[in-house]
Amino acid sequence: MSNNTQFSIAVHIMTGLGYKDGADMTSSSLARSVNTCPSFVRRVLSKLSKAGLVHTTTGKAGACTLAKKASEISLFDIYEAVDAPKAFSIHGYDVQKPCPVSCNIKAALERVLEKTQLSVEESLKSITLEEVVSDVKSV
Amino acid sequence: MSNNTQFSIAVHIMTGLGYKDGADMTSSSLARSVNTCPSFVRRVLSKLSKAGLVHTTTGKAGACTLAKKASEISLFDIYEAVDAPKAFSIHGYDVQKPCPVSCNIKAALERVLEKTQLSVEESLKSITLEEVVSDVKSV
DNA sequence: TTATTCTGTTACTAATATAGTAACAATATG
DNA sequence: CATATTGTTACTATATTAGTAACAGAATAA
Repeated sequence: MSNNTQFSIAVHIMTGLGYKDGADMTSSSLARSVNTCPSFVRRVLSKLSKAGLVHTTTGKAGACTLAKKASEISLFDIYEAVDAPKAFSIHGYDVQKPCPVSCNIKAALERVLEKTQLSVEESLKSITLEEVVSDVKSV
Repeated sequence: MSNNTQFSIAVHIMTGLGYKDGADMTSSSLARSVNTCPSFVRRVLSKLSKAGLVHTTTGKAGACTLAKKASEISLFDIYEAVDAPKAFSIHGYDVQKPCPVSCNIKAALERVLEKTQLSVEESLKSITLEEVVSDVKSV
């Protein structure tokens, strides 16, 4: 498996919750859909819950539902909630003092990659969970 | 160090080559700037060379230079050359047959994330190596 | 020709990040 | 009180990435 999959797992979970709108889902049933263990799903659910995207209840009849309408949740909300990594990150090598490139490259990269990161975020903001749910239902 | 740094290392190397326009640089001098070993730099240089972005010569006086003007190289060219990972990748869990979400989520994610990937690529295409070099020089 | 010094490549090790699992306290239900 | 859930922690396994060393092939210069 490659990198950054936590985001796609979170979208999978949210789509599962949105698919049966309002129906209670447990970490076990979601884990069956994703094909992983309930514990792993709960770790993701916990983040989504803290971000106010899902509502969870503990106890015997504990379950999860979407905290908002799928049309009011963007993929950017999910992206932020799970704290997924940036599109690009800058290398962490120490600066080599006498070299002007070494001294300035990180700041230059930051300025430039900020644009790219913003374009990613704009793109994610423009896609709602509802779109993904409908797409899954339409097949 | 986090993920995706290979791209930033490649940009660092290319900026080093562009900084002293036309001057010969070796993998050793570039490695000193980045702060890593020459072997690692050569691996990246090799990819950049195959992509036609740098020109290398072997032998005793071997060295590297940019193969084009910095103004004719975009960060997207570098991104492609080093085969950096996509902005988002989709999880690789097996499909759980009876679950419609599990069966369709990957295709839905692909359709949706293609938009995001394109916006990243457009953004990288709009930034030239020359801009990064000037930024480094201007400090 | 011979020694030198580069690149290009391979093979390997170390470090890091991520996924996967198990366990259990806290909680709510019936 | 027995049960079934979340939330969290601690830990292990796996995959990815960085780092290093070694060496063949190539070009230069003595």
